[in-house]
Amino acid sequence: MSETTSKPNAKLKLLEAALSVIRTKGYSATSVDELCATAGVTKGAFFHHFKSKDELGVAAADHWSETTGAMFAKAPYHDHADPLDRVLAYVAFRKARLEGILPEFTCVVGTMVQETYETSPAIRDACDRSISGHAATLEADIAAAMQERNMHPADWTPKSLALHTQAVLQGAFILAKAKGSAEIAADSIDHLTRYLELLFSTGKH
Amino acid sequence: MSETTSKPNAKLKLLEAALSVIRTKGYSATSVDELCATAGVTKGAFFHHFKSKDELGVAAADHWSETTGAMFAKAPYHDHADPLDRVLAYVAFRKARLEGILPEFTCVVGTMVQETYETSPAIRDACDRSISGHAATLEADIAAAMQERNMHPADWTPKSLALHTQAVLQGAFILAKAKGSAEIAADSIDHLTRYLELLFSTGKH
DNA sequence: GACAACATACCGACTAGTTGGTATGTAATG
DNA sequence: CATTACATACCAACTAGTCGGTATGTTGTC
Repeated sequence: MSETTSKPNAKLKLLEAALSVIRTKGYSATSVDELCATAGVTKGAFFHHFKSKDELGVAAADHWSETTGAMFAKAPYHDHADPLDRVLAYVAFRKARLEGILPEFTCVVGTMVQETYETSPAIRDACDRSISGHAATLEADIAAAMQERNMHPADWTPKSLALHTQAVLQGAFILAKAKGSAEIAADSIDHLTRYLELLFSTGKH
Repeated sequence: MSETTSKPNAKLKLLEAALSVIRTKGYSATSVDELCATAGVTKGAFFHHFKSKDELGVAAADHWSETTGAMFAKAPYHDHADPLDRVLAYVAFRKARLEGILPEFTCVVGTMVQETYETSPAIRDACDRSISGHAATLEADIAAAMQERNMHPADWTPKSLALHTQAVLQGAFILAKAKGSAEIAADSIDHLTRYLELLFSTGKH
């Protein structure tokens, strides 16, 4: 509570700084010095908490998983009684978050993995964990919606559909960055919603 | 103002090197020295042809547009008589290209724009030109397919659907990089095909 | 409860190497 | 002879990472 008796918050400040800086300029272009300056800590603190820049990359991805995971867990889209409604509400929730400036709603791990998938297996794995873990939270609802409609598709699974939603979101972010506007991302998310509605309306009746 | 003269050997070699190196490690992590080494030229040659690294980034994106543009223009998916078949064949063509190692089939401009959209407007614009220009080649076929079926949707356009296909592809690349395998990208492209089929099978009501 | 022994959190100057970029040269071509 | 197309040498700024040091706990012993 006092300013001098600081809890071990340098690590947290560095992780928060990492998320915000990496989201705007990418992982490689983010220097340790800039991270320290943004977090308001020194280099000594940085290398006390992280053995290397790559280790911070992994920790940042994990931190991202935790904070966004908690955020999505608390989100209201889970409240719908029907599982398909929950999935559609999730997508609508993602669309609604496309407000404010670009770096604030895009995905850190999607950005990071593009730069590190060949050069840092540890970071790549952490990004995969984050994306796949988040996608997994949709699987149960998708499976339930399929079961309700007695759907047994031969060519796709709840998992592949859950991952597809993430692919659309990640792709929408890229287009939004290229165009400098979230509008196109919203359109793409609308197409995803339309796909889900069509897919689940073809049921057996 | 034509540049197809003499033997711009070093310039072309640098552009080819840029595409291959940037695709694997990203734009920021790619140094001018490494580019020169890969291309087999010296730094003098680099800065003779490009005023800065950023200018090479723009030129690389443009070069990417040209080479892939020519490649897609010649591809056999245009041969189908029905416009919807052409669109579906395009998507199938993209899926078929998911062979070999990851850096060989992913998209340079999708990678580059994530790192530069906030720091280099010129590169971002070049990437946007590349993606949007490629998407535009699909618009006519989509529009024709819609007209054949007398479709007049209130909430989407040929353009937004064309861009959506690109979003799915870009997102599929990200997932493939995260997972270290193209399998998931193929699944996502299958979902895109399914969407197109459902969308155009609903015809008029 | 006094005090030593140790641990954690952090500081910031320093280094060895890399970065994008420049200045100046030369060999070929037209 | 002028322009183009490179090559070589070099630099100031920046890079990730190191290292000796300090301030503040925490824990065990008597």
